[in-house]
Amino acid sequence: MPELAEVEFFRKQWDAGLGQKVERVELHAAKRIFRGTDTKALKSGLKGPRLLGSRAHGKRMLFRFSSAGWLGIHLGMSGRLRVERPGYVPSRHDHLVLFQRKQILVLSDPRLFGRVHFHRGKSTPWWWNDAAPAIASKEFTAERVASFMRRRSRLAVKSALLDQQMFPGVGNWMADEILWRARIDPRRLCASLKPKEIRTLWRSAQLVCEVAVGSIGASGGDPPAKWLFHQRWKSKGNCPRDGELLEKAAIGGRTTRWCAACQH
DNA sequence: CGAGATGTTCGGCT
DNA sequence: AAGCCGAACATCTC
Repeated sequence: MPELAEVEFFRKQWDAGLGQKVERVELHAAKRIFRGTDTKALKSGLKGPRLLGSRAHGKRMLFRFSSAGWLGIHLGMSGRLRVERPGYVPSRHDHLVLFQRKQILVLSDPRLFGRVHFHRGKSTPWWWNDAAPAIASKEFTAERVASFMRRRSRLAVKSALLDQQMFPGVGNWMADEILWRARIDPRRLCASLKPKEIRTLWRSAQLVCEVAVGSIGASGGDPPAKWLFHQRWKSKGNCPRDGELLEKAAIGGRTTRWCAACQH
């Protein structure tokens, strides 16, 4: 599930534990999500400290703990964060569980494509600091997008939108949503985009992110009814704009939906 | 039972 | 040689 807006939603789930101590940590150390991570340090570093705050950037989250502990989480394809009541017994896919007195913070991830990092130190860790400018930020300019498109000239624009170094937080459904809104055919090569189209794409990216975070990110609800989002999962979805049957194809290995009638 | 799923990474090819 | 493609990862659901 997790793209920008869903990540924001999941991050807030753990707000329930803000300011409170972690009394016990349970984790499945051998699981893939902990690859490259010192799970012993994670376990001992989080037991005792309080959860002080969190941030999200693109698809990454960073949770800050007292005693200089930093927990980084990427939800991959099927990761989720949630809160359980005291007494909850973790199940098979609950790979990281932080027990607090009033509630239990749970990270579950059946497919294990997610990733967990742990770091101790005064400042934010290296794996957090290399993030590209957020789409919602002033630094995300049309000019940046234009030069990126020039560099990726022979790449399909759909694939370009999935590049986290340029569009942090954009995933498969958001990329399709952005292209649909900008009326651009996802198969077009980046080099073929005219300056005006790049500008439209840039504005669509900003709008889709803003509205998605305001709906899904804020409450876990749905984006506006007229969005492609509601049609793209159906086998026979229709374009919300003109009612035409949507196209479906794999572009860059990812299922892509678009309207041949209004995206050129 | 096979196919596909909202992500990233790696190895190989051009 | 940078950049692109497809496969692999692990599990569940349709």
